[in-house]
Amino acid sequence: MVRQPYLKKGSWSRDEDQKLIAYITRYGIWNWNEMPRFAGLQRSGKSCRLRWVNYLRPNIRRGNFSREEEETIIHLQKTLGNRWSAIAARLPQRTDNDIKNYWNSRLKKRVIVENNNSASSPTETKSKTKSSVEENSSDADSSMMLGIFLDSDTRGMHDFAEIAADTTFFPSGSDPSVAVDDHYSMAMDNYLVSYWEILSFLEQPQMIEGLDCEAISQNSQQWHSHHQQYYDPLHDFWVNPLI
DNA sequence: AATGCTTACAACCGCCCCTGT
DNA sequence: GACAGGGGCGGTTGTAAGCAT
Repeated sequence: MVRQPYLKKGSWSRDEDQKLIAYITRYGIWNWNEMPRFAGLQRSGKSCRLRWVNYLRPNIRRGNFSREEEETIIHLQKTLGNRWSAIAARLPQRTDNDIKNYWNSRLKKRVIVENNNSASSPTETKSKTKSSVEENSSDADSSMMLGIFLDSDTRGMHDFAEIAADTTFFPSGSDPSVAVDDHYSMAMDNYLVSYWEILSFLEQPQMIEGLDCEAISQNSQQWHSHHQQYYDPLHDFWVNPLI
């Protein structure tokens, strides 16, 4: 096995996000450890998986935890403990990492304060923490950016492809104030990724010795047949030369 | 305005579990 | 049953942004 000469760490750039999205949108997820190479990313498989699962995948909600969600988290944490994935399973569109962070940064303190107050003065449960809904209004921007995901689970990859082409979807390392005028150039960036991806396709698994190319191909085809209805016609540009 | 402190959250690390051989 | 590899999970860290002094 050839060791990666260099694996990047730290924050993901918009370009990396686009590459990962473009790759997964096109080929699906078949092996996190191998994918980064084919996707043109100098990242570990784990890093890619984390980025995708916690941030890039469609239909995730971030920020703006509702009061109901807060109560659910508190209740589930009480009953299940720090089993964030189990808790996340009961909160649609929320990631375990997001819930964990929210718990550690806000809810844990709130619960402690509430417990203390209920032991002494039950009337001051709010303490210094503002209503979380009110407090979270500062997250409005990010929730607006991601709110496009909120409507339903059924929108799937079709919208996702559009969102992937929407520069406002890249809060990490991007400028939230990116002007609408920039969308054209950003869209062109996406085309560049597409072009790059086609080049990259030539390096796909069938070229690699020792990999089960047929299985990968089948996997990819299954994924495609499952998701095909979601593709934006825009991406017809990516016609798979193997099909 | 400069500095230090706090908060929020993205990302990494290490461990564990599951699956295939 | 033993082993290896991949993926998932929870704890922790790094750091940017916001706030207070």
